[in-house]
Amino acid sequence: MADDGPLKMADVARLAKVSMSTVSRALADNPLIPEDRRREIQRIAAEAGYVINQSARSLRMRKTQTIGVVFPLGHDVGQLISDPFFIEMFGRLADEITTRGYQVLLCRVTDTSDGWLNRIIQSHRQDGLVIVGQSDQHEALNHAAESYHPLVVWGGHLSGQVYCSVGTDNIGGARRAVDHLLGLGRKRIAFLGMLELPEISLRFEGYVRALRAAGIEHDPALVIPAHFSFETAYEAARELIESGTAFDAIFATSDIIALAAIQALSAAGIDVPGQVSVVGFDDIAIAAQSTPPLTSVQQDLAKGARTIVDLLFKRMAGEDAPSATLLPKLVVRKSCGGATAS
Amino acid sequence: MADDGPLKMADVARLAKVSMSTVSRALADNPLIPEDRRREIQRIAAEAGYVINQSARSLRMRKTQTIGVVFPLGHDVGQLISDPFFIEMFGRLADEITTRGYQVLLCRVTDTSDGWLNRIIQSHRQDGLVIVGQSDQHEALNHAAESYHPLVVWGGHLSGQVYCSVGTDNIGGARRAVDHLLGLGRKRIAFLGMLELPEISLRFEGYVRALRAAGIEHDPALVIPAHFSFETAYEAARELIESGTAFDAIFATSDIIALAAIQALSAAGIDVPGQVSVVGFDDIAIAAQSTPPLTSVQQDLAKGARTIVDLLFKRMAGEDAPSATLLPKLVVRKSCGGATAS
DNA sequence: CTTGCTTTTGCAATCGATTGCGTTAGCGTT
DNA sequence: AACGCTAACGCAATCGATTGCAAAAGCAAG
Repeated sequence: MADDGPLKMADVARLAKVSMSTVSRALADNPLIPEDRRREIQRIAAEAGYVINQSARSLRMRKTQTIGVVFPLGHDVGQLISDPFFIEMFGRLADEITTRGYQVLLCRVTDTSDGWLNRIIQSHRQDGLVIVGQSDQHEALNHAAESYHPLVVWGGHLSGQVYCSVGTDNIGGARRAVDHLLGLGRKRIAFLGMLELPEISLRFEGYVRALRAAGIEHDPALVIPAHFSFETAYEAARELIESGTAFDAIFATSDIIALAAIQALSAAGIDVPGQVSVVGFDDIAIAAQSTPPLTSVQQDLAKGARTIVDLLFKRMAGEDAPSATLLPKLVVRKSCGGATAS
Repeated sequence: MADDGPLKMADVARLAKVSMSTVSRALADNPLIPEDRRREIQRIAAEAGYVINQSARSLRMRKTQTIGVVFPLGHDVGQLISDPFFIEMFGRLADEITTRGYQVLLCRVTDTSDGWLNRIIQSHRQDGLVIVGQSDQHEALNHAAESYHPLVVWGGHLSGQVYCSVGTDNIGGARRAVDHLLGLGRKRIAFLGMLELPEISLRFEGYVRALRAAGIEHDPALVIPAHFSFETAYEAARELIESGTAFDAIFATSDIIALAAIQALSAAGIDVPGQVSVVGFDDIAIAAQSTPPLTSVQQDLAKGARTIVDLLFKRMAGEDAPSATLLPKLVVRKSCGGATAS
């Protein structure tokens, strides 16, 4: 059984009475070594409990068998755990990556000072990078993508974008949600979200287009800045209610915001969906469980993660992979008063 | 601005007209180099966009500034994302670890064949290891802990345990839950969970003790094996119901199982909490949102994660840190019919 | 027994940093 | 001017693997 004191390849070489070169090749299943000897050496190494030192291997090979997953938190500093959406995305990505035999390195970026992305890239800790959410770092991403290829971003597709991105059709998703509300006869639809974030501003675009198609010009008083955390969203909703501005529906740009809004509404004695319809975005797990169950624009994260990782591996192999857009689906539940599915 | 072509330390040395040794020391803030020169060199390096190659650094220093977080999935193979509890724990751990300036490496172990833990340890990819859940690997953990110190396990504290663990007082938590049910007048309390897992078997112990203290001997027909996934738990609950065995309460060993049971009960037209009281374990986020809101044994994951990482860093520093137990709290909600808090 | 191939094997350079130890520079004393 | 001492700095070895290249071994044919 495994001795203590970490063995090195040289030790295995001694045990097997061959040179290190031979051990290295045997463990790598290099056909230069005849098959029976290869297996013999592998057996000896395994029995001795030998494991290749990855630091040394990475240095020499210039690769790490690791994918970095980055959450830029330029806006909402604080914790990773805050957003169930991110969490689920991370889980899916981890599945896809480990399935391909790579490790997952979590990079939480809190300091988005100049060059943060370059600092990650040049650290050579990973062979490829997935960035979850553009945050407000569109420029930095564009810059990095020029010289660093194995990089895929989850987020909206923006004009003049160099980097490869995968994301939901935000405009279409928002449009579908707002169209649904309009179809229910709602006319004063509030928009809750942070316009500074690219994905959200695309959703705003869809919101405006849907209204315009219905002959309604959007009312700036109904556009409310709301962060992703439950508490701040609750506050934003409360202020909207207390402002006295009339509204009969809310299009929230995330489910957390929608849930907070519902809570604020019922705290104010306003019935959902009786008086106000609410639609969220993401369709996270809780959405179906809340009271009333939340209508939401569903993003297919399993497919999204698979696509991201597929594209990333293509890029790592030197191929040039284009951005991709996923089609969102409106999942209708009780929170907006409608009955059947989309 | 940053040139392309990854610079090496030698390049920076040339730029600064000093030796590599000096650059290395300057970047490490070594007081051997006078402060003004140190800052000068740091400035030059930053302006050139130089970043230390971590592979090389790790090899030489024999440390990686990385903590590995491992999820042994010996039992329920499949995906990481399945269990909200694991997910939340991971988020908390990641927070604690990154706050201390370390990276987080996710190790999903699917192949628990002989020596899996040794393979991770000897790969030298990380400076310390957090294992989330003992799964059925108690022996392997004990064995590894003998020679590898920077290792902390989330899970139950078992007899004859060598490794350092942090976990809830499972016996006490279960006891409190079952006591509560007994206090409500329930007598036929079913137990849902996988006894093969150490933590669960401890909860079973608490269940038995609570019953015994009330003068009840536990009925094996009420002890139902149930996995962690919603589907299998639902199936298990359904079978219990259809078996015709009489019961008036369920103690589920996880919230997912509890939620599945509630759903199975209401599908069978059984009222919760009218006819059957249900208590879960973990108090995950959804617990408060479900209908009816779920009574559950709360584990303080934030504190748990902090404790784990504290102990791990102590052990990494060579100190000997003992195992720790957290006190669980029963959060009473509508699913068991009780009204006020514990 | 050579010669000419192919198959195996090993030497030694390499990846890019860190650091022990020895050397040089700088300064104050006598 | 010589000496002693400390502060700065650089040489070269080192971490533990991989791999190009050349040498050795094996084998068949002449």
